[in-house]
Amino acid sequence: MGAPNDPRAGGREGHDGHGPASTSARALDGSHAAGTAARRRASMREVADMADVAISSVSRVLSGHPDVSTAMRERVLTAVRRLEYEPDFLAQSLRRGQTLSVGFVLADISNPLMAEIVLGAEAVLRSAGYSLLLMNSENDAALDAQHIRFFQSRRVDGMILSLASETDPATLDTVSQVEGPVVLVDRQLPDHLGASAVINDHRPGMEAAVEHLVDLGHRRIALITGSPSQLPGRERMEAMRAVLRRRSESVDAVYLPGSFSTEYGEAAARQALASDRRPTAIIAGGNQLLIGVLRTLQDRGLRVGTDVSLVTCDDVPLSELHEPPIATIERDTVALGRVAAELLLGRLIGGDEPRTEVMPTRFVPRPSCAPPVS
Amino acid sequence: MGAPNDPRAGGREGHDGHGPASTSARALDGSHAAGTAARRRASMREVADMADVAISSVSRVLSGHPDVSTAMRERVLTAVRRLEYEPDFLAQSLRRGQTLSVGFVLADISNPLMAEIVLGAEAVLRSAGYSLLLMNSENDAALDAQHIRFFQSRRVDGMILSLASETDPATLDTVSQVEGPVVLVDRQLPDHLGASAVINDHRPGMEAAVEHLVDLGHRRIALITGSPSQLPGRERMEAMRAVLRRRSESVDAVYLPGSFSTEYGEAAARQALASDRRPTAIIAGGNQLLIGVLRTLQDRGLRVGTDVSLVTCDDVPLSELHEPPIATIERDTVALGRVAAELLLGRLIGGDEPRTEVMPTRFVPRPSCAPPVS
DNA sequence: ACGGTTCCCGCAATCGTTCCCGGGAACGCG
DNA sequence: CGCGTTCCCGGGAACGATTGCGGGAACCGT
Repeated sequence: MGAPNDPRAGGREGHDGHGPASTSARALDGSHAAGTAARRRASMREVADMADVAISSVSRVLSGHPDVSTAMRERVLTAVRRLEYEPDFLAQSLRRGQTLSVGFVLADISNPLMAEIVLGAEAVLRSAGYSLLLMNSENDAALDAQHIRFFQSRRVDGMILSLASETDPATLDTVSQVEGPVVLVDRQLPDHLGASAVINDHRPGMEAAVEHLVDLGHRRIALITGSPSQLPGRERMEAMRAVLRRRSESVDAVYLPGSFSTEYGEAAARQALASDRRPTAIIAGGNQLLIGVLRTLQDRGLRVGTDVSLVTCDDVPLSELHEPPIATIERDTVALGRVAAELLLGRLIGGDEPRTEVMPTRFVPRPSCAPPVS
Repeated sequence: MGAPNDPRAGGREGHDGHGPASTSARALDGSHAAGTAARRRASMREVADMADVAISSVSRVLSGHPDVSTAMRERVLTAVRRLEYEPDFLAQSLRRGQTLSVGFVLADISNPLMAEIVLGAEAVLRSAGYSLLLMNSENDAALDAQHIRFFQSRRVDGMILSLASETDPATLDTVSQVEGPVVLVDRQLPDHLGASAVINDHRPGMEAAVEHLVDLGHRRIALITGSPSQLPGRERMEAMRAVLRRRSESVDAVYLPGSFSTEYGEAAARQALASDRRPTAIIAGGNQLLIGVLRTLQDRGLRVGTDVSLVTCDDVPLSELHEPPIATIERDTVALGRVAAELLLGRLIGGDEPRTEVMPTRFVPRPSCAPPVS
């Protein structure tokens, strides 16, 4: 569109192999060159003085404005080089009203799932000149809201959110106050909030998984997943229900929505297995839950695949390298982050409207699923 | 000399191309606080006008300056509340010369090791009011340098670095140019660069691991670890050498320093095992390397613990839940990040001197280590 | 009553940019 | 020669805060 936002026009870096010390460009400086650093960065004002032109001219040269003669450009650029001038980002931000930075709120960066999303997002943002601010909400809706406000006060240009709760009123209220564009990651909020979103369609993967288990003969299946106040938890339960509804076999389903923590995975698995008619297959809705489930199974001396069939969500090295390898409902998490960033940039730069992008999920069968022993 | 625009009191009629709606939200308009429309954020100027005091007084009230009467404070605070004023972070940053933000450069956030470090650092920084900017260098020294310069131009107050290389001249040069304090995470640079550091003492863990393997009877041990241009790689090799030197048994050591990627782990393991006198034990120097090693072992049909003993570094769920569980040289990575942030804050706020903090490593034996079959 | 404090408050100068405006110089044309 | 264009450039007002300085008013002591 009309606004090219490239702050660097003449700002060449050129840190060539000159003396590493001081480089105090001005001869009349009079400062102690002995100090290894502490050289205050030059301002546009100083460049203007050295080139003997007006500040505005320096600005024009550097921003590629047409009203600049060749002679002028020469003089300014020479001064810029000699002073090693580079524009002050803060002043530019203040003046232009944009910070070229986006805030990312997520539950916990140490979760590989989130980390990969961040990885994808950061790469895209970086290549567009944006930088990424990160805050962990520790799965606490109150912290979510707090961080969003914090980012807002920091004047980020946009935000990417992976909320702890889609229903918490305080969170919703806070989101609605946000000025810049917002992109949700695998979350859904009411349309009137005007947020973009990149979500996974969790149904195909989950449906295939359930079909697979039923085909193998399982008639009692437990689904341990995250909170129903988050999209993945809801959709997974719905998908499983849908399959069981349309299959003729009568299958006992045990739904155990809770949280995404290892502790909950452990507890939920324990609870499911303690039942008098214990499930012959368990679906764990996330890598953290999987860890908990595996601990419980190990604890009880139950072998994966033979005693209990197991499916997990989101591929991690553990699921592939486990013995036996664990069937997985997988998705491209890095792409999830990438698309989130692209949606955000689209609204930031391209002026796009809020939009929801849907990404696929696939079921990958592995030996952890086998016919139940009867 | 141009048209002198008459200094009419109150008439802030800037010829700055802003929307016509600017600055008109004063006096009579202030009642619609609940408008859903994009309500421009109030400035200190507007607060001052509403309270009918000088801007400087507003600033004094808000910053807790002593020269403020009770009446003044009242009026200002009322206006602040009515306008829902909150200070502009950018303007404050520009004026104060600090951004309350720190940059973190690391190889790859999707590595759980790094992610946990970031988790710890972010929590500490957050509680001090700082925010964290994140950039992935993808293990590329050139990107390291580039990101450091980028952060520098963004005027972060300090930086936390987990460099790809401790020896790359360009990186060193760039680090030496950094104005604010720098904290290294598990890396070491020449003292004259003035960087703080939090590092692990990798020797005790590694020494115990090697001792354990030798005690079990292993006489040919392979160490697959990262680049020797990074502290962990160097120290681990040294530690292993030290143990073998002081033990009377003659042990064949195969050192395979390379990188921390899964691909390298896979290749290095393949190479080690292809040897005519193949090692009976392998030490993998990181969670990514472990994955590669496990893939190769699986590929060759070698069972962990029985055919080949295995030790890994940095505990991850995989090592605990693997069958058999994998012995680990562990350390507290979250604490690593926490301490890094504390070191940085100490220099930022407390005015501390650069310092190096050393954290321990421990060896946790598990069934993946067993006597070699002879 | 008067000099000296103390207590507050406003003025105005920054911080480092961006960008609108007005105007000088050079040029073209009738 | 006068006038309209075009091309550049400098001046200066923002952006939104912080802060040193100066001075008016009240207060105090003698």
